[in-house]
Parts: sequence; C-alpha cells; structure tokens
Amino acid sequence: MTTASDQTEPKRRGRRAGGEDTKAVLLDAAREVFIARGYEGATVRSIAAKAGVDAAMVNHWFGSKENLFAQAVLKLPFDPTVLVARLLDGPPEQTGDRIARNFTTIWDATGGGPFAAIVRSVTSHDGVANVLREFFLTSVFAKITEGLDVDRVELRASLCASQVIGMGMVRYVVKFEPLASADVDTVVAAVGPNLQRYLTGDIG
Amino acid sequence: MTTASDQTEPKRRGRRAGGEDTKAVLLDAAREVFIARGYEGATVRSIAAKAGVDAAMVNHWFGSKENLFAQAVLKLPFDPTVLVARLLDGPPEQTGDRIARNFTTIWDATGGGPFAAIVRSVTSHDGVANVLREFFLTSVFAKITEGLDVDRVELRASLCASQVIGMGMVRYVVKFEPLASADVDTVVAAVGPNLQRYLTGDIG
DNA sequence: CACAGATTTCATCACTTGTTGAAAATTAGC
DNA sequence: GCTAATTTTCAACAAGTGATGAAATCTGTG
Repeated sequence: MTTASDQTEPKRRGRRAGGEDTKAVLLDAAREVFIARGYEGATVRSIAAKAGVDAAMVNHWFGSKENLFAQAVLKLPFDPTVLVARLLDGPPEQTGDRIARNFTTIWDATGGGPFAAIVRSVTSHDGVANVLREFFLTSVFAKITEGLDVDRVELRASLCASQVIGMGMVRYVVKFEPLASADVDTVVAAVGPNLQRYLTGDIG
Repeated sequence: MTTASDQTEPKRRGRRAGGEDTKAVLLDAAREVFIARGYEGATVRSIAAKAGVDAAMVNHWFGSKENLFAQAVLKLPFDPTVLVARLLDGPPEQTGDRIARNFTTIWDATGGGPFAAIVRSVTSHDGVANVLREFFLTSVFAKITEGLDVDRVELRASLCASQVIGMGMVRYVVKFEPLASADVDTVVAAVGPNLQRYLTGDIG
C-alpha cells in the first residue's frame, strides 16, 4: 500500500519522468513482501507489482531475486557494536533489563518486520541461519557475556539468545496474547530478570 | 534414505506385489521432506520420489498436497492432555524443571523434526501459526497455569511458550552452540528455573 | 478361470516461477 | 537538434508446480 501505483493504464514505456529512484522503491517493496511471505513465498512479480514497476527491473537493478533479498533483508540496518555498547552501558545487574528493553523497543518500532522476515526465510535461504547465528551469538551475546567476568560464556550467550528469539517468535511471528500486545515495561519486568539469571546467575 | 527405492528400472504399472502400505510410506516420506524443506519447498514430486512411488499417488490417497501436510505434520502424534498431566504430576515448585525436561526429551527423540517442520512452515501455511498457538497456549501452558493458583495466567502461559519455543529454535532450527548439543540435564538446570519464575514467581 | 474393483504409472494439462533479449521511450551531452 | 546512453516495458523462454484422466496391471471373490 505504501509504494504501489493504483494505475491500470497501458503504462507507457521508457525512462521515468524523474524523481523517484526505482532501485529504492524496489528495496522498500521487497522488504515488505519478504517480511509478509518469506523468501519463496515472495515472488519477483509480486514485489515488482507492489513497487509499481515491471518484474524485469529486479534483474536489471539487482541481478537476481537472491541478491535483492540480501540487499533488502539480510543487510543489517545498524551496527551491532553500538548496540552492544548500549547494552553494556549501565549497572551490570540490570543488563538483562536493558537487553529486554532494547530489543523490544527496536523491534516494536518496525512491527517486528526484519525479525519476522529472517525467521520466515530460515529454511528457504541457506545463509539465513548463519546470519542469525552470527548476529545473536557472535556479535551481540558473546560480546556481552565476555564483558561480564562470568564462567561458561558461550552457554550463557546461547541461553540469552533462546529467550530473546523466543520472545520475538511469540510477540511478532506467531503472536501469542497477551505477550504480543503487552507494553514494553511489562515485557521488561517479565523477561529482564530471566535474562539476568542467564547472564550472571547460577545456571547449574 | 529410509523408505526410498534405489531402482531405476522402467517400473511396471499396476497394483503392487503386496505388503507395504503406500499410504503409510507416503506419510513417512512426506514428514521427512516437509521437515527438511518446509511446506512450499517440499514438492509433491520429491515426496513421491522419496517414497518410491509416482507423484499421482499423493492425490489418489490424500486428495491434495495440503491434506497430506495436515495428515503428516499438523496432526499431533500424541494427546496434549496426557502431557499436561505428566507436567502437573509432582511438586509444584519443580514444574519448570519438568517442562524443560519433557520438551527436551520428547523433541530430542525425533531430532526436533516435528517442531522444526512446523516452524519452517509457519509462513507458507495459513493454519500453522494457529496450530502452534492452540497447542502451546490453549492445550498446554494455559492448562498448567490455571492449575497453579497464580495471577495473570495468560501472561505467564505466553511467557513460558516464549522460552520453550526459543529453546526449540536455538536447539533444533538455527542450532546455536553449545545449547544445541548440551545434554538434557544441562538444559533443565539452565532453563527450568526460568520457567519456574514465569509460572509462580514475581513477574512484575 | 473370469471378472469387478483396487492400485499404480503415464502423459499431459494449465499455471507459475525466475530470467532474458529486444524494442520503445526518456534523458543527458554536445 | 542530433545522438548516445539510460531506463522501462513487453514478450517470451525453459523449467518446475500441483493436479487429472485414462490406461495398464494386479488382487480378490465367485
């Protein structure tokens, strides 16, 4: 709805009048459709239709559907290191709360879109599981546990990942109520302490 | 590999010699392929090939790919009520441990197959999210929280679901180490107490 | 053995997929 | 204003999808 053209006219050929960059329009449309349908479910034609251009533009501007997916979804919209810095900035005993608050806030801002897109494409696309692992484990949670002076840093990191990913699944993908609609403070109060135990508590 | 035929002969027509039930062979093959590839990724032809029969048998025995998916994957292989009974049988303060142990043991026994299959088909197939919700929320965790005499039963149920689903995602779908390879006791010691807090603890 | 019914394969349908090459229309440089 | 480069649409491809109807083959009953 955001970028579609409602015209059904015979649509004359040739270069566009000017202004809007088709490459950017395609990226937006692709992100939207990939989020809603996953990699295989999102067809090149449906993406092009939502962008209001011909399907051939995908190959012209991105070479392949594969590459469009990488550009639109796989490429992280922010730097993990600044996120880690923000999560480590504050009292160590409240790190769990900060993790819960930051992820919930960030994902809520986009309706959970990018998260859902990646999860929904975890089968279709070979690299998606690796991207997930690289981001959650290596770039974020391993960095945090390593900065906390605790034992079993890898296990603690994967446990945190399990809770954060599970929260994302329930809140944005399968949408279990009331967690799906709970406000951020409720989520932080519920999930934060459990994350804190994974980080610094006794895990057996 | 389990049910395939390695023959490349011209394969004569007509009714089979006898013995193996094609319907059951197809169900096994379907489960295997749906698990590995998701609903859209698993083609009728690939399922039939793995079963060693013609693709037309799918429509002959199940009417449609849709119905085969329902029969092979969506239909729960066990009764949720007996699971709930087992989870509630014992000291209430160890319910979290029992949940962690039971789900891990059950899923480990099948390599996490059915869980992965459902998650992987959560986009492609409209009913999958509903099946997930119906099972985890309504049939299992809501029943447990209702039997525990605590407040906010729905919120606690969805929180438990988030941790259990997250554990399943990390252990069986994206496979984050070391949680993916940790033995059951380690998982129970780590996850159990967090589930217990969601069930009977102070969640804000 | 004959024959009705069940089971299986085959050939094919209509449709959708990602991709490509050429033609048409527009813009930019001189 | 002419020309070259860029952008866009169109038409079509080969490959693959789920599904279907008929023919071929087997089984079971009489």
